[in-house]
Amino acid sequence: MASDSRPERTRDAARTKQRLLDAARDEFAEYGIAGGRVERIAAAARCNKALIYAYFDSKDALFDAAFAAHVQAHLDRVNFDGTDLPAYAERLFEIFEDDPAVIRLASWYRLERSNGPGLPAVISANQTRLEKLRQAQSEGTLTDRWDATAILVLVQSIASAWATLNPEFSATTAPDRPTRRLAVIDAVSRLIAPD
Amino acid sequence: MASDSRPERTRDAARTKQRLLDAARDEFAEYGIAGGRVERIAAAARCNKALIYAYFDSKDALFDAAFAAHVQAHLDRVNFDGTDLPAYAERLFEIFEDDPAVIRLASWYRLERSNGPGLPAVISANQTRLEKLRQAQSEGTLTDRWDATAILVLVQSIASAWATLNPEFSATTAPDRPTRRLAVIDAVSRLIAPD
DNA sequence: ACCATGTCAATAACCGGTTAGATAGATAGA
DNA sequence: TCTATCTATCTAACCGGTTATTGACATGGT
Repeated sequence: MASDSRPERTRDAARTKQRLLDAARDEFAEYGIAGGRVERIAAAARCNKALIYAYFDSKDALFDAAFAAHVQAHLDRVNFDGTDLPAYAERLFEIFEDDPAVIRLASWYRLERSNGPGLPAVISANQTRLEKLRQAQSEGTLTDRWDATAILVLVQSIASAWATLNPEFSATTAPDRPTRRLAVIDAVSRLIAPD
Repeated sequence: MASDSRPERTRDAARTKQRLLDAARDEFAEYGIAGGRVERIAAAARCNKALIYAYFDSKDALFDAAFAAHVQAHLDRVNFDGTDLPAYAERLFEIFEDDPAVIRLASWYRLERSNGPGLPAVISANQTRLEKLRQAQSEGTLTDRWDATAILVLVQSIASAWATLNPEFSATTAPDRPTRRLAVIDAVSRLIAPD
């Protein structure tokens, strides 16, 4: 959001593009693609609406660019480790808690862009993870009561459990963050614990 | 969708209202609130757009009505059982697999209607479930390593794990439905298994 | 001067919501 | 039974505001 700190009066396309990406991320995280307004994005980026169509081709393309950039940033951070899934789940949990926008963006993406080829970065990241899990299984350091895909899906689902709560749950008293984190770590540990 | 099977030429407000609710459910499940078009809903219900505003007040209210009706139907079906959580998760899983619209509607609801009071039916259903879980815990028939809220959240998250996959996962070969169901049941069983 | 960078203003389409009126069926009086 | 009346149900046409998108123009840097 606040990616430019200096007065920076000079024209700088790269910087402007980044401001647009940041503004688009916030706008789309809040309202989704259909609900997001390019007018608001341009205003938040302190530039003209037409620039969006100069730098990106369309509203959809802008969403894709913003989403890809955001996902890439987090992909670098999670640092998947097939030999320590509880720690992986914990890092995922921390990301979702620190940055609620990422789960909302991913949800919008799933709902509004379910067609399309999918992000290459995510696809290759998934494949790498599945390979690591299968290797750990063949080495005997990871349970093979489920196949690798199921394990990855279950772990990620548990890690994001608290981030995808129904609005109805907020009313009830939810545990505090340390308790939630522990629940995630424990759940994954039990899931993959050897018999 | 096909709730009226007979020619049914006569005017029937209840039936028309139901057609609108069904059409709204399909439209909103596909496109969400912001992306849903009342024109399409009216066309699918074979009636005029203005009728929507006669029977319901607004697009948002129509979504709420359609969502509440759909949720209520499934609430009656799940039949929560605090003493057999794997079976509960299995029933949830079957619902999500049989009717993908329910998970999409719930996602839209969470994203686009996160404010608002929440559905009373869901709130009271949650409270009832939490009470049942707490009672099972106090009776010693359910683990108390987590509090009831965490257990419910984790179980529901696991049950919906396969229904909330990223589009990128569809590319990879996902297990078949019986395998997915077993993974859900086993995961919940392990989660709540006594030490 | 020249090009990248950015602004301005217009436009065509669209969308949620409204209004006045038509039509079918029920009701009641004779 | 026949018909005038009434009401719920439904429709066609329209409106004001909003939206994404574009082409012509300005400006700054080098």
